[in-house]
Amino acid sequence: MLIKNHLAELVKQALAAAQNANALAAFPLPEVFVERPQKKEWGDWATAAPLKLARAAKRAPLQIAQAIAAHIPPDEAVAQVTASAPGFVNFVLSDAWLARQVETILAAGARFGDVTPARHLKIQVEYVSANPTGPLTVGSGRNAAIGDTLANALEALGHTVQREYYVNDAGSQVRHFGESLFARYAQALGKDEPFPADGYQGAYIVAMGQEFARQYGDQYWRMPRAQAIRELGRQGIAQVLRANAATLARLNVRFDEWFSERSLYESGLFAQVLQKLRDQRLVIEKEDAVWFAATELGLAQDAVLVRSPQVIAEADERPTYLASDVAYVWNKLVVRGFDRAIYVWGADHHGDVPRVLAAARALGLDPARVSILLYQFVTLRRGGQVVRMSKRTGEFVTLDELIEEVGPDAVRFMLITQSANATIDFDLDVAVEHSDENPVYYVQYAHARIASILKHAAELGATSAGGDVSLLTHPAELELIRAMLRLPEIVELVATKLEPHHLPHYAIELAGIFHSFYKQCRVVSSDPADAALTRARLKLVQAAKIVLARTLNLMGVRAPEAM
RNA sequence: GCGCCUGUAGCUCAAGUGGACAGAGCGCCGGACUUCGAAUCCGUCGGUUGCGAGUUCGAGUCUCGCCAGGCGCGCCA
Repeated sequence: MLIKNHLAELVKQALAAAQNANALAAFPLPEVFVERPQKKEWGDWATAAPLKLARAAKRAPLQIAQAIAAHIPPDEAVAQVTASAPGFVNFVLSDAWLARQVETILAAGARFGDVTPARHLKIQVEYVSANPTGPLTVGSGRNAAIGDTLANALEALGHTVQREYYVNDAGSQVRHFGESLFARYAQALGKDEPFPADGYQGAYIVAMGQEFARQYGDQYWRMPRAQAIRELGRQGIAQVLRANAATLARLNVRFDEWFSERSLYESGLFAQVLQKLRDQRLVIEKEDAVWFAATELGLAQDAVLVRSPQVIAEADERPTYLASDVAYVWNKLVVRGFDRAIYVWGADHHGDVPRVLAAARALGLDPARVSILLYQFVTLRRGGQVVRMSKRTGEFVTLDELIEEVGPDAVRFMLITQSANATIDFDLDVAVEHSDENPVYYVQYAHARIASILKHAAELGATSAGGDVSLLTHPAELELIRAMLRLPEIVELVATKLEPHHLPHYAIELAGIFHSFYKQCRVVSSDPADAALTRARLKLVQAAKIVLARTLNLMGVRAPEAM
């Protein structure tokens, strides 16, 4: 159990005890929250419960605080409880208890940081899901870093997590891409084939066209045009997906499932779901198209599910993205039975959120099971100039290039350091020049430093065996232990609020506290009189190594032994 | 015009549910290596939380109105 929950429990017990002793009037016990005070002088933990209870208890907050403090039961973890104005109860943790937590961390090992959830859930996190029509952009990198870190945190919280990439391989997507690829392929064969006006301009398509021409000769040129476009499109998409999977793997991002949008139609699922909406009288046929009657559910306008034949002739290209989304949410929550579906979307899709949630509700699904996490855009600067990015025009810095320039660990770290709600304005020149000052190296350095200490100790024959952690009483040692104990809280915070940015901030803080400890406390001493303390401190730094490594791993960042 | 996000130290950003004197890093300036990694540490300076009202014991946080920036608002994907 997290110490903060334990303390909250003590506060509740104290409230009840104070009421029994007639020190407080009877009132229903509220939910009690314990929080970290901003200043060290206010102890390790504090609760503002007295301030909130003043009205119900009809007493001055400070008096309530005093009553609570007087009735807190004795506890091995708590050294001191005080009431302070205007109405806080402050807790100071026991040094001995803190020191003992080093053993707890060592015993937990690589699993330290795990938290037992209130309820075990089967959760799907769907992320990246970039159109398979070209290389991944830096924006997709942000999506990947956010989604993967969230998935890691949810797993640490004990949930069963499935990581999914939704492949937009349906409809006119494949044709558009195929037409561009076909043109480049034909041109590579020396044919006079015009490039489509709205085609994908990137140089990568030219290269792919040349590769197909080299590999298959004029095989596709001789078959019926529409068939060639379709087949080239599908092959090209498969190829792009393989390349993108490799890019993501460089960032330590891997998926359990690459889910095909097309399969939603081929399995007949969309037809079934459309019928369910019809049964709810939420489907309207007008202007030759099929509409979702979103206005019936309070939205501003209706939305097309299936386009009219006048707009697009081919039947399999007529369903819209919304059509897929509606079938997909049903697939997630009903067909595959996930308790919760988490989507990570770029902010440009925020207008789609209400429609998907409305559709889920219309299908009788609890919209609380769906979380759509939006992240703002990444803008890149080079030489002070904003690098404009568009997959259509083929002008962009690819995620691969960014990884090449900055390094995978720094990329992952920097893409989750800021809250998803904030745009990232990233200057490539600065990142490359100051890469040594990148916070990720600060954190990794702490880990490598510990590895080096342990190596040094091993060379001298010093071990932690039989180390007595009760010798850990130096303020810097206790500060380090306090910091390590925060990891489970951070995991819980990240996973419940879907805010991965707390993790890198915590990592920086933990590393800083370790570095400070290192400066103040020598771990491996050559003085035989210090042998016992050396053993205890070796335990402490082993624990610190475990916590740093886990923190980095949760972010998909390596924890190097040397650097 | 409407909707969503953002505005906090010179710069980049934090700040669980409304809590105590709003915190870090970078940069600037000044210190610290004859035993474990100086990619480090210690210290100084730095604020009308975009502006103005409101709600209440208390607001960076909630409400309303302005200002500025980003993103949306198609039978596009």
